[in-house]
Amino acid sequence: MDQTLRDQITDISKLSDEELSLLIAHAQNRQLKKGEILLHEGEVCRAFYLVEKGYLRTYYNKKGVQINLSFAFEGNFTANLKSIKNKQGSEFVIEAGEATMVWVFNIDAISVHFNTHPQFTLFVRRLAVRLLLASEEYSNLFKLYTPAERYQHIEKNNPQLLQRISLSQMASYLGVARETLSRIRGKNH
Amino acid sequence: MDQTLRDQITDISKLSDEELSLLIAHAQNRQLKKGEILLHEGEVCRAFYLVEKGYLRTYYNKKGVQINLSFAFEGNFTANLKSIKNKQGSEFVIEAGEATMVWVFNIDAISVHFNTHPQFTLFVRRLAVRLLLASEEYSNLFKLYTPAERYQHIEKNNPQLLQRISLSQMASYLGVARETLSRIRGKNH
DNA sequence: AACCACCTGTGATAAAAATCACAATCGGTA
DNA sequence: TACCGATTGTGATTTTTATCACAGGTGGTT
Repeated sequence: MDQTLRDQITDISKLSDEELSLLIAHAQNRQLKKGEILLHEGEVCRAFYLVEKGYLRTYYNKKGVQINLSFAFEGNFTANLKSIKNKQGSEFVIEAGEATMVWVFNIDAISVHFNTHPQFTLFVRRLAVRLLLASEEYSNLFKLYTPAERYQHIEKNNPQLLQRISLSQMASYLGVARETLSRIRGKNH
Repeated sequence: MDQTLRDQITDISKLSDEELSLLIAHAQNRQLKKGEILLHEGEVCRAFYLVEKGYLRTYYNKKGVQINLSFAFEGNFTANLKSIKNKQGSEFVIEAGEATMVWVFNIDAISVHFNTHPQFTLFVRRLAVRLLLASEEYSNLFKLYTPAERYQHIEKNNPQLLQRISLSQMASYLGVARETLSRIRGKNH
């Protein structure tokens, strides 16, 4: 039943069966409706999230306009690491893009076991490095490529993203106007 | 003599005196002339670098045009973490922006001690998280701000950068043409 | 001082993208 | 089927930025 959950955790870092069970015992299950917010702006993030069904969208609210920063689909983790690490209010919002089921791993609950289970420390740090490397990869798109090249990069390296989210959401993610992305897409026929 | 070196390391993660000495024993000192390359394109990065004097510039070579990605000044670490982690050739070049003195911490040399000195593992991971969070912070400039806002953000949060590097280097770092940055700067009088 | 390499400012023009406006399409539903 | 809301395509226009060209300026070196 929660075998996939176990697989997704051990994909980050190997844990003993006992440690796995202990970690999972701390995971809380949450059901979110489309548009429901998991982490509010200004709220300190105290957990990382694993998506079981649906997807989570992270965005920045710039004067009422939402700028998409990341998407996490089935089997992927997400969090606001800056907020967690610095214990500061989140600049970003994490919300459900569809009806979504997530596992919530509360950091405080887990950190209680850091001394007795050093593998937990490793797991959390590996997860952080993985999330941050992915974030760096994505953000280099903006430094190194033009809007059209960014779209082609997604087409090539992350095509499932195009199936799951609307053109408008993708335009915000790629940092271009919806109309511009529509024209880019038209050119590539 | 190397008290500042010790301080810069313990700023990342606390180590015992013995561990500090062991770590420092693995650090190699390198002198670089202006323009000398520390990490070549295609080379696998196997170390992290601590700048003692001068500065290191990381850039991406796009069809002969250098696009600046980061600068590390006195007391700061840098590396190509993606290359280290995935053991893949670096897409980026790290070179000295001035006559520069660096401490080179070879990962393989240090990892030998990971089992006997778990604090080394922690140190490396903390360093990685710090570098990646800084990288994320910087890259959000591109998603969230216009060129003029980016420049003002640097003026406010990192003014020493403007003292140390030329307008041309800064323009490449901010992702705008040199002329555009000159005009932005003119407007802010 | 004379020279040179490099950097910066600025005008003119071209290219790219944003914005505005509106028509067309698609799904779900009464 | 007819309606409604959300999404997408597309033309016209404006705004922003890049590109090109060139004129100072600066600092180091001989």
